[in-house]
Amino acid sequence: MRRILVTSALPYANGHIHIGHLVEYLQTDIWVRFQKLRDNRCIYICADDTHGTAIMIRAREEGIGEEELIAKMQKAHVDDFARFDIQFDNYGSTHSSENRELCAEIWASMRAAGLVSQREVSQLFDPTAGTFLADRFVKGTCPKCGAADQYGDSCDQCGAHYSAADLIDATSTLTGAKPEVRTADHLFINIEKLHEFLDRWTKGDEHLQPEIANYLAGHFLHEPLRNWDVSRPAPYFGFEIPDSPGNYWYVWFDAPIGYMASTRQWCDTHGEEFDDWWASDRTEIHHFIGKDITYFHTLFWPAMLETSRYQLPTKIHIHGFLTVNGEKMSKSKGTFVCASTYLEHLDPAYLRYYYASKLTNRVDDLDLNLDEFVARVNSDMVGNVVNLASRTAKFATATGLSEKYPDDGGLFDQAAKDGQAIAEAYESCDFARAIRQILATADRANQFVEHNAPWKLRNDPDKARQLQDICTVGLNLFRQLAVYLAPVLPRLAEQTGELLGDPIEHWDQSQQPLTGTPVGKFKHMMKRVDRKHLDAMIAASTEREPANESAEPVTDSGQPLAAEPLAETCTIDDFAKVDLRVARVVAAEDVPKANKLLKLTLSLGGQERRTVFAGIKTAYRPEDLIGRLVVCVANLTPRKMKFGTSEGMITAAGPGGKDIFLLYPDEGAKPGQRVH
RNA sequence: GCGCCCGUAGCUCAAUUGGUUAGAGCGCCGGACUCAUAAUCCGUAGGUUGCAGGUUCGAGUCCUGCCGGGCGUACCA
Repeated sequence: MRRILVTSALPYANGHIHIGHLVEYLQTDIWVRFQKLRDNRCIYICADDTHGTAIMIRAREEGIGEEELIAKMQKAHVDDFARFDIQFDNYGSTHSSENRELCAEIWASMRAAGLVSQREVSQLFDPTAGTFLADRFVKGTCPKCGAADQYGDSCDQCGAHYSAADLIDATSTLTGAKPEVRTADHLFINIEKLHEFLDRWTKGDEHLQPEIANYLAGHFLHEPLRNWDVSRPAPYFGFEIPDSPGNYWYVWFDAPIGYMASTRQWCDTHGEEFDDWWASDRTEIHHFIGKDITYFHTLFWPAMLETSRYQLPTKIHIHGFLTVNGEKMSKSKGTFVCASTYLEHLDPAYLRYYYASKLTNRVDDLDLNLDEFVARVNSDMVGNVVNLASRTAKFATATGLSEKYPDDGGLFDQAAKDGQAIAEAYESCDFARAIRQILATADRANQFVEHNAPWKLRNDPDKARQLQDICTVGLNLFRQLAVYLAPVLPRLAEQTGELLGDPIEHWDQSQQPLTGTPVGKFKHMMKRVDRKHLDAMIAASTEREPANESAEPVTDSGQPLAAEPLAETCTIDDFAKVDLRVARVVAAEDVPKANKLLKLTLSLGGQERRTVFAGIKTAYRPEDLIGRLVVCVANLTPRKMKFGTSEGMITAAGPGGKDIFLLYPDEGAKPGQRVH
């Protein structure tokens, strides 16, 4: 029996879990469930990553303490994960006493190894926020090519690298303040001293996928490694460094140690020895991460572990990013979908299955194609797999399974044998391959049922025995599928266990057929995906503010309504008398002698034109209106005014003066269309 | 710019690591069937493996150069 410790990257406490995060947590959860099903001793450890400037700033924005913020977010994370059936053995926090102690211990090792040095660093400082600014919090004009709106490290227009202090007209993205250069002492780890070790470790024993080892060799390890800046001056939300008052560990120092801290919590509550898990070569340690945080886990982290004499990772499994319909997730396109939004519309099993069917052990990005999502879930999972139970179970409810497993032409044995290859695919994280093989088994099972036509046998009482045998085969083949799919679809495995009165708990249950047991009444195991629900989810994600915006309730003032109370109710017929139309402003001119009026010419499409005098001069300039669509009252009795006849009104809100807000139709409306 | 990775049927992916005529699923089209959640079964069509060279008895696979895409580039957690 292997002893295996597994982690996923720690989600940052600055935002909610979204479908991109879920690639990793589902991948890890499936792998862990597979190991447990194989009767290995396996624990899944994770935690919230809680430190850093971003948390500090966000807490300030929300007007709450950091600890309150991270507690709130942790609760949300834990809840989202649970609802996706992601089962951690422990979910901790980097802001814990265990983590503080382990950080101190590892830090002391690095000091003792002579790896720590101190150097003065000059950095931009935001005087309004009172904090130093990481490069991503500074924007300005590129000193090389003059492109505006560039971050403090490099220019995405010309590719130039520079120091944030060289940016022209730099501003802080936190407060908009003009940053000033200040200096502070920082602590560095001389990681170059471990260069030889890292060369060896990254290349050896398949700790890394080959493309990652190549990448590190070509990108970092081909030249001396730079010192790693691991401290931040106050104010910083994190742990103060014991032997360097006023300085805090950079969040990437304490985050991976959080893996250990969370394990220690688990050990303390389960009577386990911490060193059995982190200091024993009998334990495998597997980290699952995204490719964006590769060097933290493949260079700094092994360096920290090596120096402090802890066990090095057995393997770091690195996955790519999620794209949706071939593009980056986008808030405006509604493809930036929060876990909680997904759950309002769709069954988590769909996503578990879909990701599994596409995940390999490569670093490639994974695309969530919505059409394909529907097709795969409906035809593979429901039509092919679940349907197998649906079409055989009810013929066997009365009789139960045959006492002796019938001759099935070798189908069960074949599928049992295939279990080996399927297990190897799971083990190597090539879930796509595992799923392909499972589906091939399901195809053979459906062919068998089709060929033996139990629906014909049931009409002939003489063939009851034969019918029972056919269903015994069909249900056993289905049960094998449920075992093989259990890591991906735990609920389906549960339902199958209930149907056949034999809970699915071990991989080996796929190797022996079940006979002579009762068959329960078949209940629907999984619904087909309705495309409408997917579309609704995308629509909900589009309307919503981005996930990491504050989730506080809207607090609009009641003053405008109080200033102008609601009018008497009117009937729909009353309302219909007013003919509101979309119109385009084709001309707009100032009326020199008027204080409030602009003269507008509106087009209602075709040759239809209206001249309207609108009292919006104090809020709008004529040139800004030309070409825009507005909503006008088109059947208003024309009215003579001092400067001419007005043939309608345009609609606007607001008390007047500068506060006038014209109504615009949404994109796509055409002049002349009626507003209902 | 530099580095890593990718490019195979309309879509998503295979191809035993250089070895017969490049295979599946979905989709399309045609047929069968009716137990099942419009499901399942049988069949047809669909390819100059991004382009151009090279190595080899043999190249989707190895090498070189282009073209296109993704990501990273150390302060994004």
